[in-house]
Amino acid sequence: MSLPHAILTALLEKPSSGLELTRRFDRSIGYFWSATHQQIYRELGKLEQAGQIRALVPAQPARGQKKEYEVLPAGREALSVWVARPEDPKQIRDPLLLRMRAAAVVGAPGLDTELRRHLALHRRQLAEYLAIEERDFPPERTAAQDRLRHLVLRGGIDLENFWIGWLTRALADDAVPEAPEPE
Amino acid sequence: MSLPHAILTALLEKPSSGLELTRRFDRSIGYFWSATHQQIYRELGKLEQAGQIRALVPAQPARGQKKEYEVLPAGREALSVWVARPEDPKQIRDPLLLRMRAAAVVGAPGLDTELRRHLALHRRQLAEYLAIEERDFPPERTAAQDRLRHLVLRGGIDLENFWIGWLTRALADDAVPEAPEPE
DNA sequence: CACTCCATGTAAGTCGTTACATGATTCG
DNA sequence: CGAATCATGTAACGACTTACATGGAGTG
Repeated sequence: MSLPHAILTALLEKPSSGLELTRRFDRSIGYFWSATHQQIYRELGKLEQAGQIRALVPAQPARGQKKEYEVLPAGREALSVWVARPEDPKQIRDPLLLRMRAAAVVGAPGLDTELRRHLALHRRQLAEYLAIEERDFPPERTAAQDRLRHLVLRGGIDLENFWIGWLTRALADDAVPEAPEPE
Repeated sequence: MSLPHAILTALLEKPSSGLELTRRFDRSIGYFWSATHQQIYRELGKLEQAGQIRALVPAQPARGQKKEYEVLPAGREALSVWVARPEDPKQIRDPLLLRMRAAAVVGAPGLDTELRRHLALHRRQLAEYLAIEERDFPPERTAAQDRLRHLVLRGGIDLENFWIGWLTRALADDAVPEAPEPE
């Protein structure tokens, strides 16, 4: 039930077309809620049907025509309700942790290589977040909105730091079977 | 594509019936890959069809009859292949972070209460993990299997610590609205 | 024998992924 | 005008969720 609310949030921040939304989901919003353009178009259709958003430039129902959406009062209301509703944290579901557990049973030559690869990916992601932080959240600005968005970004940063720490430790612990040396 | 491999791992650790698997997915395995009993029964059917597991006590195809499954060589092989295959980390997808972002747009009276609730839940989960660590991983035992499984548990522990740290900071930062905000 | 719990399963619907289709626009 | 790119959309499938159905076994 999160995708429609992610879209409403994005549209409130800035009215957009489907493709623009897709692009934004590849950047800021997508850093904590990803979605493909097919999901987005389908959901836009549902939200329009439900009277929570509406398309500007309504005249042309043509196929390749750009359609910009904006949020209606009903949509803003629905989003407010969702934000206020308690929701328990989801169970963890991580394929890498699962693979380690499986490796404890069937063995895993080369798993250390995979861990190093993940470590590099997380370091890159962390660097990207830190660059965004430096660009968007200089120390002096402290509007409430900014602080909330900064907190969300800090969440991403902390998560990457968790992975980097855990992977580093895993590799140092020497518990992970090593890959055969390449020639 | 992770669920069948989670089941194979669980069955290799100990042959079980569907309901026993469900229970184990509520405990150890489920700490990093959760699944409902419907998912598990369906997947058990597929795995049996595919010749990767087989049911013991085969005579009775009765409905309420307990069926114990064990992994066949083909299943073990399939699991080994999966463990060795590279797979990129998934994008973050967290409803709480999304709600915070939405709160930056529509406001969120009482969000701090929700954060405190999450904080308590994560502290409880952490305590549970630490109890398991103390019970299952005393300092002296260092078999390779144990170290891998310990690493996985450390992953869970570190993740809970991430949430506790982030939530604590969020509450301390005073960026989270405690009362309705005008727009 | 009614009740409860154990155990397996069906059904329906939503969400997410992958592949592909089609019209509109721009630019050499 | 031909090709690339922009933009929206269809189709199909698999994963996940929720609600419910059915049979078996033990117990008062």
